[in-house]
Amino acid sequence: MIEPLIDRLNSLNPMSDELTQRVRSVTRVIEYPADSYILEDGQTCSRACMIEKGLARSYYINDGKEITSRFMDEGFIITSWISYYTQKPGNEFIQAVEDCTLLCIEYADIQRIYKEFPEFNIIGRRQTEYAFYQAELRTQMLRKHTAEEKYRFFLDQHPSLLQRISLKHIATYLGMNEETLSRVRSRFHKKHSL
Amino acid sequence: MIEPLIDRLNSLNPMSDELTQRVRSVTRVIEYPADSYILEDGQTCSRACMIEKGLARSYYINDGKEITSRFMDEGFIITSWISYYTQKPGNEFIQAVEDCTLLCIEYADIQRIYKEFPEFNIIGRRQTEYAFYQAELRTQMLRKHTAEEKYRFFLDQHPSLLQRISLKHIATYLGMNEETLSRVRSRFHKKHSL
DNA sequence: TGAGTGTCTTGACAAAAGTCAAGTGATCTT
DNA sequence: AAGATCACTTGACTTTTGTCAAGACACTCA
Repeated sequence: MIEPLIDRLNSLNPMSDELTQRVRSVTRVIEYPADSYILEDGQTCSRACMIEKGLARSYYINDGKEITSRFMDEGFIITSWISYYTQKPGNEFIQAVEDCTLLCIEYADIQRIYKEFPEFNIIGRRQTEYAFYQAELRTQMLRKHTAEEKYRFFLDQHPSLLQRISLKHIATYLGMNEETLSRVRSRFHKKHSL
Repeated sequence: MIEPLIDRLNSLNPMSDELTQRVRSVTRVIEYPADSYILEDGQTCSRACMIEKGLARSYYINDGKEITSRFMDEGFIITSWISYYTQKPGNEFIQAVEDCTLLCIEYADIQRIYKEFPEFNIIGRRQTEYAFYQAELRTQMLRKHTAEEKYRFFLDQHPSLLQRISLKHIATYLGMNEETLSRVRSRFHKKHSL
């Protein structure tokens, strides 16, 4: 069951049997039903979890409105990055959009493994680099000027997510309101069906 | 002269004398006059450089228009992240805004040191985490809804940069045009001088 | 089954930002 | 010193997006 996580870590840098065993020993499988919270506002993000199955989103509240910061599906590492790295309470919620099965390791365990197995830092570094890379792609979307460009960028990046997420959540992710997204989408699909 | 870089790396994780010596041996001081290019579109970012003195900005071209992705001043690490991590040609320009003195290490040297000194990966990981954290702050700015909110966020984050960067570049960074920024700023300062 | 709820759409209008154009003042150039 | 250029501002107008309101449709659940 926790093989997907082991495979993922191995792909970042091959692990010795000893290290693999150590990682296995601290990994726990946790299930979250749809709509439940994996992390809440004000909590410190004390673990890193890989999504084995399901879909989640992170968001925060600004002026009373939800702003979705990202969507995470199978294979992604769920963490509220700022809170995780600083180990201070964050302002992000992470909510299961569908039923989720997560493979989780506690922050304290990860730190211990960094010390016991210095080469595990290679994996930590590469994972951070990858997460950063993903974040930069999301940021490029936000820098698009028009609502249609943002929508197209999202389509390109996450074609499969469109069916799994409500329009409302996609809209707060793209930085526009629901009505605008609805209009953009209908215009867009008219254009492309001609 | 290269002490600021050594100090910075030590602050991320203390380095042994041997490691410090190794880092010194591969660090080069490079100067760039104002307006010159530190990296150009289509090149692969093959080094990481810390700004010892000066100010630079990175930008890319979208639909013929410059979009400034970030400003970097003293103490910052200059790299075109995506190109650096993937070691593939990127689409970013990095330009000196003022005369710059950089402390540079080649990508290949960094990789060698990662292998020779596994604990150097701790520094690499933490630096990446920090750069990621900075990037998330920039992204929060882009998620602000109105031009005024973006401007205020920029003021809070980089109060000292306002005097050093032209309005035009700040505008492309904030995702609005020059005229809008000019108006926002004049409205804002009228409000706050009453 | 029928009231309630959530999701998405559409319309009319308001607000915000973009575009185009012109103008000022400062600096640079030859 | 005249001309050119650059950085910034301001005005008039257009386009885009947001807001408010209403309606269609599917789904839940008591």
